[in-house]
Amino acid sequence: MPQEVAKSPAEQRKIPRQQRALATCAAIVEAAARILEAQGEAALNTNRVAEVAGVSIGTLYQYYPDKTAILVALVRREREMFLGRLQSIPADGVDAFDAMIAEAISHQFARPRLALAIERLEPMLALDSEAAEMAQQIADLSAQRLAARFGALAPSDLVTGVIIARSLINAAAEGVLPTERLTDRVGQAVAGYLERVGNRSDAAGHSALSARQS
Amino acid sequence: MPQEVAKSPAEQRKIPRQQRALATCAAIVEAAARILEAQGEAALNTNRVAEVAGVSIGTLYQYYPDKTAILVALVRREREMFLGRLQSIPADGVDAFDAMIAEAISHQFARPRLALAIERLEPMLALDSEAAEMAQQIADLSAQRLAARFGALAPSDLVTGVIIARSLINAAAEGVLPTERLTDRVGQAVAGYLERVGNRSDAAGHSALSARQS
DNA sequence: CCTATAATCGAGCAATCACTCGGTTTTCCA
DNA sequence: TGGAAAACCGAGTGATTGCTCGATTATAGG
Repeated sequence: MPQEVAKSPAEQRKIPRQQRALATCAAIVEAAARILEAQGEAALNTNRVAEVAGVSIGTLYQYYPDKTAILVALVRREREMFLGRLQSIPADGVDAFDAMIAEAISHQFARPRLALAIERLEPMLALDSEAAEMAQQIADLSAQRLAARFGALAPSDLVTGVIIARSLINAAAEGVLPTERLTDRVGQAVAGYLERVGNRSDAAGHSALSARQS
Repeated sequence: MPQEVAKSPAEQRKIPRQQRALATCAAIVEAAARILEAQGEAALNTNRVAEVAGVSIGTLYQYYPDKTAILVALVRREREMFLGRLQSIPADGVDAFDAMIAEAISHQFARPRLALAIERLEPMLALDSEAAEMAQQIADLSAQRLAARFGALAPSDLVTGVIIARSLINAAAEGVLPTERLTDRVGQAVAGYLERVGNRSDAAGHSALSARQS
């Protein structure tokens, strides 16, 4: 007896059991991605997704209970890809920090418009528990690498470093900042902050000049 | 003979000539702001805006030709307010830099959810030429104060400083970063980057210790 | 081959929403 | 005070769109 129940009650309607069904699901998600890239969020409706995917609207709703489920699946697909790449970076290399920045840049610039659109969509998506867990993993990994490079720091300072990196990479993807030497720019910005807060002698130093560089 | 033509053909439909009409226009914009704050972008429709504003839908369309015109007016209102505050900061004070950061924080935290919603809406708004000019003024002013504090720098480095500041303030408004000592955090981050790139001896120096402050 | 099940199909429904239009009320001022 | 212009009103319309459902086609296993 085949079980009708998907992982989450409102996430996947029917589990695909044949190859072509799996391909259909992938095509639907990719169609959503392509529409977001080409026409933006406003043009993303389910009829159009089905059309671009080359399936009927009925087929689409066999696998995704509603429009947002498609987007959740897309977010998960992208996050999975990014997390996989991050994890493949050796943790103990001397420049694991730079490698991580480079990886983030490479991910963002692979499909810049898609990455930007997803980032805009995310907050109003009520993400999957699985997707949320991946976000946590990404955050933890980033914090680890930052701590390995800059020493023990307050969690909020680590978060600050990640935010600085993300905002600069995004700005470059939007064309607000030049792409040349972007890795360097991001590295300088993150290091500029973390070395500063790492080096100040406990209580609110004004200008610490001592450097603790490798 | 009253002229029917507004400033821009598709921006303002009819010019309000009486006090109550002006109040109506303001109420409509404020209603949009309140809906954005309370229910978010998805709940923002023209019927609801009219209802919250306490006017009929017909009245709304007397002054705003379409939905986006309301948002454009809202963006302009907020930008105007912010720019006015920025300009009121004395340029020659020793801590004009800190004052500017404090002002940006104060603006963002006055109505955090609104500020966030507007920032999300802006990119797909095809802004008014007037609003665009104000954005330019804000950018120029920020760059001036940054240059006054950190010396002559490449334009892209000044932009980087502004982006760092904005992203950290946004993160705090979203609750991702603590609000305590936020001015300090932002100042450290911006200074961390700008002093770094300002001090390296022209061509990609590794560790420059000389400081050119004040 | 035959049949149960998986997969696909697409016309159409119901709800939402941006926007119009003909008419009424309010304000101004000569 | 009268009348013209300005302001306001809200039921209704047309288009979009998320989603359903009954029917058809493809696949797998016995």
